[in-house]
Amino acid sequence: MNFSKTTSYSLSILSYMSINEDTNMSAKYLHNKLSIPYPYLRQVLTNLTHKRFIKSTRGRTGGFTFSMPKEKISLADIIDITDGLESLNICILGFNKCPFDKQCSMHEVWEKTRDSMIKVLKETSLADLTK
Amino acid sequence: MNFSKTTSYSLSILSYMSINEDTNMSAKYLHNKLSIPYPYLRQVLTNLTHKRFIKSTRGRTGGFTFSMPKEKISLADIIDITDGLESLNICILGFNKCPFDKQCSMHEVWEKTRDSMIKVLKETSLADLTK
DNA sequence: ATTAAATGCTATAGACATGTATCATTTATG
DNA sequence: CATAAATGATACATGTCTATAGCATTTAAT
Repeated sequence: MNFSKTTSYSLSILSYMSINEDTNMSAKYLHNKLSIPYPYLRQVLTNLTHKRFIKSTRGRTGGFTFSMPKEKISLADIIDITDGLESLNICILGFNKCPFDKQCSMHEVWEKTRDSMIKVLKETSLADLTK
Repeated sequence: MNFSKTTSYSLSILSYMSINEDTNMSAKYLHNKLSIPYPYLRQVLTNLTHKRFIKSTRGRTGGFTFSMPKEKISLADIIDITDGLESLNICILGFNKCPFDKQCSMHEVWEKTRDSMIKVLKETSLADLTK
């Protein structure tokens, strides 16, 4: 009943990096700071690089920096490249189709909850998160 | 970003059974009605029996019936024996501990959302679900 | 009695997310 | 130039949820 580890790690990484936006951070450094398993962290960083949120520099003093302003990255953007936002567009009770003729009583409640959550996720940027 | 299949199946089964509360239903019958994989359905029924929501009768005309009034079974009760309600008592972003000194901006939003969801889940009984 | 149809129980398989390991390539430093 | 330290890429291992399979036991119907 939450997002995946990959999403969580991605959020942690980008959140942490956004605190010192222009600082080049290596995987090793982030590993020490965030306690994310090193090889997994590497994978996530690779993914975030491919998805153009950050850019990498190789070699001895290599690492990662943002490739776009943190104000322009919303939580929804990040979730979208990991779990996918559509992971919210489903029945909270996990029904493919509502097993009742009429929608069940959770339907409306969850629909509202979900809409408001998505709204917040879209409106909240990495910059907001650390304010 | 939803509850597990086991929870979903449990809810489907009990919801469907609650429509005809006093009817004995076999696993085969429920399988045909709900399109849940038969062996998995069997497992879930066994679990629901162990947890005393329903009781089983064996033999040729065996099956399952409620062992308590459907008004007394809340959605929260069901989730509690599958995923566990505590699966909601976590940070939506998946952080074990908030990586920020102060709680992040999602913290309060999710806390409120979660509380209201739990409230609904606790207040909604199987009887309500099919009204 | 015998058979059919149901649950009780439990072991095994599959799929997917999570986590690990390894080698190649790049670049700064001495 | 040699080395150290970083990323690139990819294969492999583990764990957990989901799904399947099989046999034993119980009971109704013939």
